[in-house]
Amino acid sequence: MEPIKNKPSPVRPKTARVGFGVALGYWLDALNYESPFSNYISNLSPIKPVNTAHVAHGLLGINSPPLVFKSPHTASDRQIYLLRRFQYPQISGAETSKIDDGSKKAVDGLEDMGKSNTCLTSNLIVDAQKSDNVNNSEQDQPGSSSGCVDDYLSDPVDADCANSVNLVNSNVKKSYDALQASESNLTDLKIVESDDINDKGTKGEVSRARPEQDGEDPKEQPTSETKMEKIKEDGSIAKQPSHVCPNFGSDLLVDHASRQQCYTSGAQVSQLQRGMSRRCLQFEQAQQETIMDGTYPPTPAINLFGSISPASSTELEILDSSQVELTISPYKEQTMTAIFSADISGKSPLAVSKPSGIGLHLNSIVNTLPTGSSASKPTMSHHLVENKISCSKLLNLVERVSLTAGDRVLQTKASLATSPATSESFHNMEFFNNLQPPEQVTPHNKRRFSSEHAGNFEWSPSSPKKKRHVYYTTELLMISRKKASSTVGDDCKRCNCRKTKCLKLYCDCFAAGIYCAGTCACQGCFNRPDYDETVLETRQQIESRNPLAFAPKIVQHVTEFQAIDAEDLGLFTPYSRKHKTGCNCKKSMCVKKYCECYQANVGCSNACRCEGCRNIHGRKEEYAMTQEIVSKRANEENLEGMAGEKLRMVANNKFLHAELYDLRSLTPPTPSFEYLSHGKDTPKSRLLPGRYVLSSESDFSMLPSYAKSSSSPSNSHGNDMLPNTSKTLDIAILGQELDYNSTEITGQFSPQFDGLADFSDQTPLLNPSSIMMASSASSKTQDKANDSQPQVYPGSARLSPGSSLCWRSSPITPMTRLGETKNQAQDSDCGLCDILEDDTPEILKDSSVPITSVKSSSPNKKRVSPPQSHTREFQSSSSAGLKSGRKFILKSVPSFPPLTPLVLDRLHSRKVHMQLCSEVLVLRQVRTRTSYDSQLISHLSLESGEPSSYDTRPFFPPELLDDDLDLSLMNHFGEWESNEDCDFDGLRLLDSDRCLAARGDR
DNA sequence: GAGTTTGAAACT
DNA sequence: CAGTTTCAAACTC
Ligand SMILES: [Zn+2]
Ligand SMILES: [Zn+2]
Ligand SMILES: [Zn+2]
Ligand SMILES: [Zn+2]
Ligand SMILES: [Zn+2]
Ligand SMILES: [Zn+2]
Repeated sequence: MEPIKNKPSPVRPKTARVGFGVALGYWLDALNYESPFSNYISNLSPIKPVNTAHVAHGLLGINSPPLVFKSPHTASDRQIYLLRRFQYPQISGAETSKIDDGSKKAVDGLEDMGKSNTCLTSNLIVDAQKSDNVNNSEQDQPGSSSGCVDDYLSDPVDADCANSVNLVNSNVKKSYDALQASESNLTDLKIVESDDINDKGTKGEVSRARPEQDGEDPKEQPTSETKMEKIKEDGSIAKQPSHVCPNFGSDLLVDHASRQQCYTSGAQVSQLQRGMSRRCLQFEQAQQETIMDGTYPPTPAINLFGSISPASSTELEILDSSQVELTISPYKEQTMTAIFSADISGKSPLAVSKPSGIGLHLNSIVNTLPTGSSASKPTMSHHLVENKISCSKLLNLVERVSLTAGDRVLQTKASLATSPATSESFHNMEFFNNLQPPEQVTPHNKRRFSSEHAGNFEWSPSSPKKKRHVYYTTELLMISRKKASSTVGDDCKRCNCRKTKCLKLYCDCFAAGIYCAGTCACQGCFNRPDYDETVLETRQQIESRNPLAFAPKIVQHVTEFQAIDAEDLGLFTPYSRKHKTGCNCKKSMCVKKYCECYQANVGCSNACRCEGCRNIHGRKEEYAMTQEIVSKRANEENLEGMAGEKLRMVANNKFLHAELYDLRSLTPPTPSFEYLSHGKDTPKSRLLPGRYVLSSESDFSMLPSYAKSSSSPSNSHGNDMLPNTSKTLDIAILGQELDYNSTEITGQFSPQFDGLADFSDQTPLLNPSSIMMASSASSKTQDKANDSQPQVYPGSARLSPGSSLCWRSSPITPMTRLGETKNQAQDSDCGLCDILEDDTPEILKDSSVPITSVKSSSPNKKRVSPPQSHTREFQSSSSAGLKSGRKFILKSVPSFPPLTPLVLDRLHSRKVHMQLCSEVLVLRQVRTRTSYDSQLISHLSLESGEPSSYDTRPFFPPELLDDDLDLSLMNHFGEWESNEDCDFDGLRLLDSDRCLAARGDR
């Protein structure tokens, strides 16, 4: 060990705690057209910083609103409800929360749902319970009225926004609780876990209550801070509690965890503004499970992640996909999270829906992005958090959240860290050395589903104790088909680090921005909530070196002109996702998971330096061709919609490139399809965890401001990304990669969400960020509860803030790809397909639209709902088929925090960009699929900066601005991932050959 | 489960 | 930035 060191004590106890909750966001896809919104729920974030000073810090200090990306999830309506309820309550909240009511409600809803629902419900219930407990101890969550739910439902978005993160968090918690409860019902174990999580999550107080986790030491769990302190004192860290396996634990769990942990810093901060983003990556699964898709296409899966919400005023985020997933089981109904689905997908039919199958790994990981920013500039920095949810197998999702705000706490530290020296110091091994990790335990935690019966779907994992259970259940349900879930257990696991203490990027958990959970088999792990400080510091150091280190690796890339035209935007749809930095495979021919491209289910691109590429998702050579085609089409198709104009505007401004992160991975509705298709899960690919989520570029852009000051690294990434032609957009995809099982996201993000907005109607969409947040929040809780869910680091959140902003922006949903459409039919998998089918272009347009709208309108929080009309128009114009339902909602992101001065300047210069940035547009598309009942919703959110918001956010560094504009778009495809391949292929190839081929391969 | 292979991350 | 080492996952058996 050599830890890094220098840094002072690694271990600090976390202070925090914060309780933030995490916000949960979800997207619901709507299965039904009808409820578009429902789908999405944002998450919650907790935030409330209640307690701690931290919060204050965070808030104050950082302003930047973090963006969080969240992955939208799709959830069934019911699920959504539940979630909302939960959230709302909190929101309304007060703090106290009576979760009970909410929980009950939730529960009820769940029951309604049906088996699948049951699972979810159970989970929810559980959560509620926990919450109760928590409440006692924690109160962060306000528990506001339970009743809230209804309200929430009604206006999710608004409320969310208004309320601010905190509310969200509370909601989340509730939901979380509920989930747990539900789990309990379903599975005994789960409950326990969840409890643990909650405990943990909730600030330390709670933790006690919680049972111990399997592996972990209960002792340690105690509140973070205290623990941390103790540890430090002891000198030995040894105690670190293990975390539980995060498994994917349900998202909810995750959220909780996140919240809790969130970190503290995050929480606190988060509330302020963090944004989180999440992603889910499906990678592999999709492929495998394609079959699944067929079966259930409709399902639910929808996921969506989407999200990102920028949060405008509040950012929030949302939830994790995971949660969503859980909830959902039923297909049609909206599933909460796509992510889960993914996991599940593999197995159960239900799963199918979700994406779980999708190849996603549900694990969502949260990453913070941050780029350097976070540390140094809290404000600016964004972190993305990724959550990995899938438990085992299921899917991996990665989520990242970018938090902006959160970091304040971090900042503080950051200051330390920030200083170059510090960072360096970090490097020092000393630091590491100093850290003495406790032993972790845990490995076994993995859950298995041993049995799961199906009864309802359910499976309970054999060992339910862990948090994940919940997750499992859901998954199980979903997955049931899949093999037994037994495998799942595996998923649960996340890392097996022996020498890095889980503080280097070698660790998937760390890389994904999530805390290790019980499922991890790591040794000497410091990547736990208890050591949050250490984690954050380390992150900062790493970011200082490479701002993009935690940025999503998978991004969508849009060519310039595509971008330019609004339509193009839509067009870009065809966005091709690609690995930001490309792979460097020499021997695997990109046909094995050794290849990150392959693992992420993306084809190789011009960025790849692979030799003998045979990537089934698209060979490197193909990539170029595809792009050309796409571009052509785009041009042809360009519509002039508002979006187009806006885009143009942007372009003019210099919007050369933007990277968008896909939310899909997280959970886009469409994606759900993918999930289905992929069905399998892929559990885990290695992760590409968080990184993937965001495209670095965007991140950069975002970050830069933060980081920028500190360093310019961001630029680089931008460069990398963009390089292509002059202008490209890359979108980070949230969902991608991480498969982690359910990881929990650390709370880091916590932050806030902005509103969750629903996509549907009024609400805008969730911001991914919000989602992320939620997820993160959940994650924390999870941790506490169990490990299952990944917790996001609070700090990370911080980091991201700046970047996060970017992320938030986009959710695009569906990107359509030309090819995809074709394939889609075939592939149920591809979420996109749906959209694509009809008209990809249109979709694109839509997406574009939102953007435009964004600009125009609302700067901050406000959502711009306007879109509808526009969107509608587009839709109509665009696609006949798909469009049916799409709605676009724009949301503006609030700028929570003040932006850094720099930012502002920049902003001014590029109002356009800024606007875009600041505002988040959300598009939802609701569609009916031909085959599927489900609706797809696509969100597109852009963050724009309004002035105010700008302030908060980081934006692009001037430099970047000039040349490039980064937009982060989140797609909520959630499930895409698995399908993605196909989709992408299709898009790229136009030919669809790939898709076919891919399928065949699979 | 042990051992090998692999390519990213870390380090020089 | 290139070259080397380290690392943990992916893969193989
Ligand atoms: Zn690890
Ligand atoms: Zn781990
Ligand atoms: Zn670990
Ligand atoms: Zn490769
Ligand atoms: Zn590649
Ligand atoms: Zn390749």
